[in-house]
Amino acid sequence: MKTTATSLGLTAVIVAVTQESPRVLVVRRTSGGPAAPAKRGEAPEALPFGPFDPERHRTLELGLWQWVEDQTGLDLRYVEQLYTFGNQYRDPRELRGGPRAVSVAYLALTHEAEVAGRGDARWRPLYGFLPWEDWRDGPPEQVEKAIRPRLRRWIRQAPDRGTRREREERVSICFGLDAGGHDCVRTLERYELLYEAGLVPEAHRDREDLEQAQGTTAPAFPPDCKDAARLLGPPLALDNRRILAAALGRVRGKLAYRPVVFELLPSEFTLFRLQRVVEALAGMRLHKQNFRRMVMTGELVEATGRLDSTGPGRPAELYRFRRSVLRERSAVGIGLPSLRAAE
Amino acid sequence: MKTTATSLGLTAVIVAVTQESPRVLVVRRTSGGPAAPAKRGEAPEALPFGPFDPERHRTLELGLWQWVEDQTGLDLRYVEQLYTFGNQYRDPRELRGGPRAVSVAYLALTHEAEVAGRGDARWRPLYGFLPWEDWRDGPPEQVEKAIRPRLRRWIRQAPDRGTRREREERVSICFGLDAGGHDCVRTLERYELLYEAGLVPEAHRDREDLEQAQGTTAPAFPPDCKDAARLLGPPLALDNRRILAAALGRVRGKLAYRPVVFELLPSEFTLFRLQRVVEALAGMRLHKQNFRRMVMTGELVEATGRLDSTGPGRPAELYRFRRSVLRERSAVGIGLPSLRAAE
DNA sequence: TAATATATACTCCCATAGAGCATATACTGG
DNA sequence: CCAGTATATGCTCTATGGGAGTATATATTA
Repeated sequence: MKTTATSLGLTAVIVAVTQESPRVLVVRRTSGGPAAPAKRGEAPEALPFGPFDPERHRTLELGLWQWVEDQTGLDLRYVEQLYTFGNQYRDPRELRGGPRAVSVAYLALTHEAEVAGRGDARWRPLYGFLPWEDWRDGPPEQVEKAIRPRLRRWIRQAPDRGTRREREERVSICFGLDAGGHDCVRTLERYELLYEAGLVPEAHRDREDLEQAQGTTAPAFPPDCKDAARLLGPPLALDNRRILAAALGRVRGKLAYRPVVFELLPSEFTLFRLQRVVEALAGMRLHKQNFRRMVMTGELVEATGRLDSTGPGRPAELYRFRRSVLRERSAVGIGLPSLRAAE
Repeated sequence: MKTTATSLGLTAVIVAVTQESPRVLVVRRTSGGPAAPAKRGEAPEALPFGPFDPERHRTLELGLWQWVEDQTGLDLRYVEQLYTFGNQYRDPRELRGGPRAVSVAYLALTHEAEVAGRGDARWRPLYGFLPWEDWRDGPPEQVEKAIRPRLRRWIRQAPDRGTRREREERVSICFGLDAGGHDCVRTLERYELLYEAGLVPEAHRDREDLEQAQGTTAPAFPPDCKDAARLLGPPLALDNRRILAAALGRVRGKLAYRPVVFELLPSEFTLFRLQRVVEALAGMRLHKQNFRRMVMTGELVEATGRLDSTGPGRPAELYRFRRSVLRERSAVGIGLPSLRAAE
């Protein structure tokens, strides 16, 4: 139970958008080795992970770049450091004498077309792991049916008045119907709330791991939390779902002031497709005419003259990203509204 | 020259604002030990640093919190993870067989009054280390006199047309006079530009360290770059000035959408003082009436009724921060304009 | 040829931010 | 006591951009 060593790794959240649906690259976790027993059926999927090797990697980012290239054959279009995770027991092997697993997580965007992963890597719909984050068709049913009622009970069950008030605040900010509507960028806050309230299966999993290793017993979550957990998507290994939530929030935030969407699109695209990709990431619908206006007046794109005639309706013009905006203006991006029913 | 191990540490950028001037806590670097020879006069100052100890620290953030408390006696008001730095040779001891020094940097804000540091810790004016970042009295003279001309030459000396164009872009974005004016948030980009162009002393220092250890010779910077370096403030140890630049950018960015300023102020303050603190961090002047309006209509503060009669002129009313805005609205902060001559 | 689905253009309205003017209230030195 | 000055505070004007709606154009499909 005593931990002395630290291991440093790199975790990659690799995102693409295909078919108007954000995808994330996951692997069947093999790094566990003999120390990771396969209990409770199948081993959960995990984000691509690799140890950091100072001998081979001049920088952390290059390290990530290299082993992602090696393992998956993907060429990443955009890479950005996300956060460094080092919580105790984030890897349960620490409970059995393993080292503290610190991991630097990176967010990477890649081309929509490039959906080939070598080995056991495969693309999964991102909202499969965070179903409460997709508001494109209005509030997801999980929010109203499974999440809100249980969070209300979680508030009621607060041990004292202070925490109760605090819980009310957090729930209101994360899943509230207040003024300003839904803030699509607070993905991490929402995930952490669900974790603490036990609405997400890994909350139970982590607690059970801890109890088993330490022989202690923590106050149990209400039984129907476990039912709810089934509605909220399969967990990823370790704290990988937390990392994914952080990554989604980062992308969404970045959309507004950096033209990162274009890293997810082919070099030529229609405005409609651009809008669909933004909506897929933002998890919300945008007003079509205003979207076009903002893209055009912001001079983010330029027309190619060619047309795209696939699909019904009037053919759409093909555009390409104007790289030069980057030096012309400092904060360029796709402003996200606070979410209204659009179209 | 072969590195095999990795060491994980925590670096703290602790910021306060006193007398309308941002301060940062630095220490005389002692952690070098016998392996760090004191060459070139005095050892440079460094940001507070501590190794990460998984035995004592449940999370990285708690670890930082604890040893900052231990070493300096400061109680931090706000702590946020900044970035994890792990570039090769960021600690020159790696050149002599030391481990790769990876450090998780944190940004911390604390109370303006609390300027006592135990041991060898002391407060320094932040803009002493980043003098080109203070635009409160218009463009700093270093920019016009020392930086711009040398950057222009750096552009001319580009080896080929492509890098030349790229350098032009970067200089224009960082120190340009273009539309939109000066973007106060791009502090890290500016620092990295100055580093690459050799305008900052540590660029020479690092290159010399590398040459000495490896016996190689890199193409030299032009001689007057070293002169310029003297104008651009004293370096900090290692890559600490880069970390400081990143931290300043983060604070400035955060100002706009989170009410972090209040962590730097006493519980009661005048609106004028609030404005001065924001200006100090943003490094630019704000329009007074509009600032008051935005603070008032945003309901960020509430009047206490009391007056502050120190100083000349009509006494100002004292206000306090309305904590409840945090749950009422999602993105609250002080909007920063793109910099115009104000007042 | 009608129905339909998409693309594109244009208008209206309002909230907000930037900039400036004017007034109120204190302290200072004569 | 009064002029001068420095601050606080209130108000106006205007440009801009975002949100929402309406209307028209051009293709495919039945």
